[in-house]
Amino acid sequence: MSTLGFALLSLLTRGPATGYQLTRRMQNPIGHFWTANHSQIYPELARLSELGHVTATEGAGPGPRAKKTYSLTARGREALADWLPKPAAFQPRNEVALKAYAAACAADRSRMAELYEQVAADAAAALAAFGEEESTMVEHGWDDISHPKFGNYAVLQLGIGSQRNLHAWATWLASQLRQ
Amino acid sequence: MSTLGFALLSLLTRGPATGYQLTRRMQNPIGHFWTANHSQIYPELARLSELGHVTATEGAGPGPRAKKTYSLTARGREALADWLPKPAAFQPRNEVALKAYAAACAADRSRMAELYEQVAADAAAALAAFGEEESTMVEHGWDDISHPKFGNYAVLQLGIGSQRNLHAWATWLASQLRQ
DNA sequence: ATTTTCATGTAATCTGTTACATGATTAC
DNA sequence: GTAATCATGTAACAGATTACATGAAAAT
Repeated sequence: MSTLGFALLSLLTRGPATGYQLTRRMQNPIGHFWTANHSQIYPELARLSELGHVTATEGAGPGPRAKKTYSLTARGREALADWLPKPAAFQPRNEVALKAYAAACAADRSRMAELYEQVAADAAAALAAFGEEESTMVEHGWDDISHPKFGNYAVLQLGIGSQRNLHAWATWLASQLRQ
Repeated sequence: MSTLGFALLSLLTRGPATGYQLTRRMQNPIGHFWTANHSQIYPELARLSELGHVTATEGAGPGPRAKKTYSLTARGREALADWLPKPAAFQPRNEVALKAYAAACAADRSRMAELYEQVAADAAAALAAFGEEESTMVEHGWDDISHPKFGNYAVLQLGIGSQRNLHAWATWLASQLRQ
């Protein structure tokens, strides 16, 4: 079982969905911390189905193929419960940080400053969007641990913190590069 | 050219090195944001060499094969300078965040709390180590933008911010899960 | 009329991890 | 003597991206 498999099981705790819907559902809010394309999701759902972690109910689709709605099975829930408390692997891939390593010895420092000013601007935009999402979530009571969508709120909180940190750092780095 | 190729060019701005040394050099500080094994690094160095971005000087090695010391060429420096200011791709892979999405609906919340308490403890340990590294860097003047190792300092700063954010978030999440 | 959304799949390619394979020197 | 460090490679596998392929319904 790959991490993607568990990601899909996690998404299915929010209710049954088609592969297409899971592709959308993954974008917000966990898309800030995990992504997958439909080309990766469809074969993985087939594997989960073979393992008995999900079941599919077929119906008429809009295109040439049948539409399959997947649901979590008891076995799937068990597999997820087993995986969740295990220590998580950390696989860092952050190009923005990587570029900072060589930024100061770059030929054109002012262009590097522009890059980090853009990073800061993007972070500010993300924070504005997150702030609105947060308000909506609080209104709906998702900030309560007993609400089934508390996880969405928790992930958003990490996103807010990460973007705030990124904003401060990129602003600092850009100002250093402007000197 | 893959991101790894540019990562290796970035590492070589600190001076010539063997594949083995690059494997070590990558661990600190950029290992917090980008990693690669030697099995990935050796073939990539061969590719960079074919492209003329690096040159290798061979010498007697400790094992059965010759030891190759790689240096950045003018073309390599150009390729790096070209890549650096371009907007960076963001490929998120964060299992800790992913697990939070399903944490609240997990069967055993107190085990999930333990997971995030451990995350917080690890972050605290990382922060302690980073603090010492930061002091050493400041003593050596790496916090000055004109120092060739300013990039190491900049990456460490992002690391400190990230761990601080992770610590605060994991502590909060654990306390929520304990309720 | 054209684009977007819904909906599912496969193929080719690229990237990354784990395991296999060798062997000298240095530290404990 | 045993383990760690230095040093370089390949092979097999797993994971992820991009491109190819089809087609209805709804929105612009």
